Amino acid sequence: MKIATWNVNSLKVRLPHVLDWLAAAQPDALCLQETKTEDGGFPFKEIEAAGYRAIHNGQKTYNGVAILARAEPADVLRDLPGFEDAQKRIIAATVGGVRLVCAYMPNGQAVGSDKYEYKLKWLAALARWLGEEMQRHPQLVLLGDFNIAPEDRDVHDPVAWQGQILCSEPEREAFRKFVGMGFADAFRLFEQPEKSFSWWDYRMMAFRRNQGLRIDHILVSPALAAHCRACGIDKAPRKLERPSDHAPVVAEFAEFAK
DNA sequence: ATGGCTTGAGTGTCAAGA
Repeated sequence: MKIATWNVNSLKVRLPHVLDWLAAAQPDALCLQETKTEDGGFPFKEIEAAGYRAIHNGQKTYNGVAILARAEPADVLRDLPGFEDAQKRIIAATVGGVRLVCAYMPNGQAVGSDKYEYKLKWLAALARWLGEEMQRHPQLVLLGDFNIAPEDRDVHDPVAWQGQILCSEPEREAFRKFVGMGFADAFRLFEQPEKSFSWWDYRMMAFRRNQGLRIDHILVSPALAAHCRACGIDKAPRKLERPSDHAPVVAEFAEFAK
């Protein structure tokens, strides 16, 4: 089983890249963030023609998350239970016996801002609910745009970014809380190249200079970590014309009893 | 130098991203 996450920064603009990537990578499921559209603007027809079912939790202009899957997504959940939130950042479903939680975590804008406080509250609410979700679904994956670079090695310039948004200690603590619940960072289960990143700023030729951050993650529950066979970042779509500023992150699992 | 691109909304130019 192959699953992936990709912040596409507008699905309307990026649909050709997404369809090409589905055809090339052949994932069983692809989780998208920042679709930036309501259901009316969502390309259900094109995605179905590519052989995938799609579920969407949409919003105009900002946010919006979707799961595309070969199999019909079951037990679909939209939004985080127990947390009042107008922003569409969560969609979850069971695909092939695996529970997928697709998340577009808040950016936070600047440490100490109102949006930063919202981010920390949002992360705490997610952790609270995930504890229950892991009891219900031992084969659980939390994947998406975390907007957190968990360690200094996930940052091109750790000195410049120290204490800044995406790297601040409370954000990293929130990431470690997921790990403390038993989740493993699938990417770090395997040997990886140094300076591996999943996002690069559009400005300053940041991609060409590999000035990025690793903020998109696939976290797997203990029951799934045992079956994880590979995890990597596919930089190819970031090299295309009019790319998303994020690259897909992909994890593969050995087949196991459902 | 708090900028530099990109997107959406919308027709001015700004908010937001990370």
